[in-house]
Amino acid sequence: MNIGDVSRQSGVPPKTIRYYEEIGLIRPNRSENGYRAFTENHVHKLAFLGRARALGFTIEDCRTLLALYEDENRESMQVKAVAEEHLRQIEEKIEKLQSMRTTLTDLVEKCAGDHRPDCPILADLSPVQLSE
Amino acid sequence: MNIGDVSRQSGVPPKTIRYYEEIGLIRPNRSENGYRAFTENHVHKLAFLGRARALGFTIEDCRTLLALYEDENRESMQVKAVAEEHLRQIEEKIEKLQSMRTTLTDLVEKCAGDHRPDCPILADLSPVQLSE
DNA sequence: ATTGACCCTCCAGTTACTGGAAGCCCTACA
DNA sequence: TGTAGGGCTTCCAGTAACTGGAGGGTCAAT
Repeated sequence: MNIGDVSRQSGVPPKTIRYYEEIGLIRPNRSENGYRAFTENHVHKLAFLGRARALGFTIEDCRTLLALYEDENRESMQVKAVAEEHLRQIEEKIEKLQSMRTTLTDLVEKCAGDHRPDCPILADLSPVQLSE
Repeated sequence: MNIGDVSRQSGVPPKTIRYYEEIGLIRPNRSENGYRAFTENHVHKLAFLGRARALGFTIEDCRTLLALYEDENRESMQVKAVAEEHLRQIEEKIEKLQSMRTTLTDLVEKCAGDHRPDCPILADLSPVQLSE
């Protein structure tokens, strides 16, 4: 199978597939003409990677997960540990973003958004408090 | 003022301050010995940048906001537009992360996390469904 | 004269791709 | 047989916003 077919079947762009080969996530053979030669198994791995990436796992996480996926002697606690750590980080990010949102929503509400220069958003960002 | 002082007063690391100069966000003078020479105004700008960055604004947003901050003829709607667009993007990110969290929480709950290899997390990532 | 704390300028690395240039390969069609 | 197209290849550069480190001047105090 050529890279185009694999891309269509796995949903992973050709460029990304080449990149994944470069960093050693997959190791396709080569045809005589120099084209990458993929198998069904590669399609599965790429789909796996696509899904894992969509869930926000880093490439290094993916590497680990892929290894566990292929390891018949894995212990599910290993997988769970990776997922839990990732989940923690996602929750951290959510909290950070929510805190930003709270502040920004507040500032946006306060700002008149008209033709005058006075702006509570800039006032909030500015370290110099306008005195009265 | 040297970079160390400015860093302490603004909360922005020296490396970052140098970077901000490189990309043209601030333009300190130079002393005879080659050291950057900062003013109070630079401290204010850097604190402004630090706060804007903490709220998640991109550097390009910061450039715009800083220009508006210094423009006496600005209209608050310009500032508000930048903030609203940023807010939209934050909300998008939050939704994406929450969707990941939902899926991951579900998977993590389902996974036994013991010494056996069976793992719903890997099963979910895998495109090959285990047949019965 | 020397120490230690500053400061300077490069250069490289981070994350995970993505775009583009230059060029070979393969198939189909006139 | 020539050519047009689509697909494949490699390599280089760029993205965002820094951060770390090497190698080397500067300054104040001892």
